Amino acid sequence: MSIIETVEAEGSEAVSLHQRILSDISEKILSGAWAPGHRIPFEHELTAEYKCSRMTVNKALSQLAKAGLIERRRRSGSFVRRPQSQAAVLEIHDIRIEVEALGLPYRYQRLERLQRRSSAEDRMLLELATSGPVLALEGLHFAGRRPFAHERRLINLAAVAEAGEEEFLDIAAGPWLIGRVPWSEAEHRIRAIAADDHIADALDIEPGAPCLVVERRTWSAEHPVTHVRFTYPAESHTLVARFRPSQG
Amino acid sequence: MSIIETVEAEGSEAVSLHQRILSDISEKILSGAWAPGHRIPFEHELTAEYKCSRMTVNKALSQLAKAGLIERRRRSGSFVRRPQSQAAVLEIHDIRIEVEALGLPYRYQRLERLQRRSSAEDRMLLELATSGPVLALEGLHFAGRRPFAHERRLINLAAVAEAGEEEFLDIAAGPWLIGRVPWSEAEHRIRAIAADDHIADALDIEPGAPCLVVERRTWSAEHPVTHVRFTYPAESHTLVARFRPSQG
DNA sequence: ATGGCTATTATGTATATACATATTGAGACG
DNA sequence: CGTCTCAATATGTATATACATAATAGCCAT
Repeated sequence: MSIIETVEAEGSEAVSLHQRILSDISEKILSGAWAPGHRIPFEHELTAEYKCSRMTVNKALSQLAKAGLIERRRRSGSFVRRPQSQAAVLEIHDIRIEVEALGLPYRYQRLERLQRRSSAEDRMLLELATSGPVLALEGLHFAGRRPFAHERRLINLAAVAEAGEEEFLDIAAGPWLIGRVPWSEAEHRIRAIAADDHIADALDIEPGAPCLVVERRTWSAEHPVTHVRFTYPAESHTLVARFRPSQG
Repeated sequence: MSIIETVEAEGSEAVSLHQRILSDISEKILSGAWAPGHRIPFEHELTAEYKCSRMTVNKALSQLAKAGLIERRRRSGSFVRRPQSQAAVLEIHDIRIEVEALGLPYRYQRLERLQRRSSAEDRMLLELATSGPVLALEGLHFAGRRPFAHERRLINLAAVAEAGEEEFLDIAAGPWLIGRVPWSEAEHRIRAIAADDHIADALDIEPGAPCLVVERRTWSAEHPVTHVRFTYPAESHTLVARFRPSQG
């Protein structure tokens, strides 16, 4: 009897063998058919099963290993890993996109613009070692007539000198920076706060009302570029993060 | 002359060629040396530069393409992509781990446990099509003597029948579920709320105080498994998400 | 028994090769 | 002048092969 009959599963539209091996195995793991700790077949066994070379199998398994689904041990084989910590991919979009996705007209309005030597607080926010020129901005993002988010931003002018010439009157610094400065790393901090008087006034909500705060620090090739703090009124905003075990 | 001189660059600790190509190119892109739109050298050029086979170069470039740093076009070459939307990886740990990382003793305490047929609300939360048995749990996570987080959970007993036999008196359902049920997909929603009387009472904070809410829905092989809502007092909790352009 | 040596085994990395496929550019032709 | 065809080109996928490396199992000598 033939071990495999290359069954052309209905609906299979010319996926590569490599993809097929990958999804077959992911499926077995995620469905629970192969529990954590289970030893998955050796490369040479899969080679026989899929009638392909070891390189092809190896590529698929290496990918699964990098994705964290399996763990490979020399001489012993490959094993299904137990889920570690929940890792979710959080997409943080441009606020304009978010607002327009709601079908509302978007507008940005600058509240303040200040160029100065970095204060101690600035340096802490930017994780800057030495003092230097920074640009401090404050502005509001509107969805229709209502304030959608408040933005408070610091830009390290040592890293982005051209920003010093920009007014940022009705364009937000975010989109301006993207495309101009390649960013290599970013850190987000997400938390809840009670609106202080200043924020409450800007967002037209009650002082003390809960707000979602997203802070982002961005580096480009080791240099701090910008620190920004978005404050959203609680009702207006939910962040959605999805986890789907990576595979191909 | 020798075709290859295996130059052991100082500080290079036996990384594979593949890794070296990968990090070289990432570095060029992330430092801005190669701006978005820039055409990176053809495979055969890199082959010459690194004195290696096309397969090795190809593997590295394919990986960069999957990571989203470059875009590959047949006949035209490979190009640096412009940054799309900010995607951050959010790690959501077990609460016990978080608490213990703070150096505080951890404790879980059940507040309520109720087994019932799913209500309309339950079905909405679980995204369940048909009615069936569910387990509703409510509990508190303590850091030392202070409440650290409030948990409200629904478990779909059709998917995890054994959960019906568990009391969950002093162990949280999260760790119990992990390891028992392989989960293939999860969705997180993060937002800020004002504490209602019930939450305020449980967490020992003022009604109306801002809280961070993390909701998670989990599926295993298409079947809804559980929906959980964690509520953290604002002071106690900040989510940190990091983006680092994936590479090897 | 205990320690150390060796052969075996599975994975890790790289090569040369082959053919498929999408896209483009140039030249032929109406 | 448009468009049609064909060859050239860069990437996509797969193969067979080779040698390196890490871990283990078994054996042997002390």
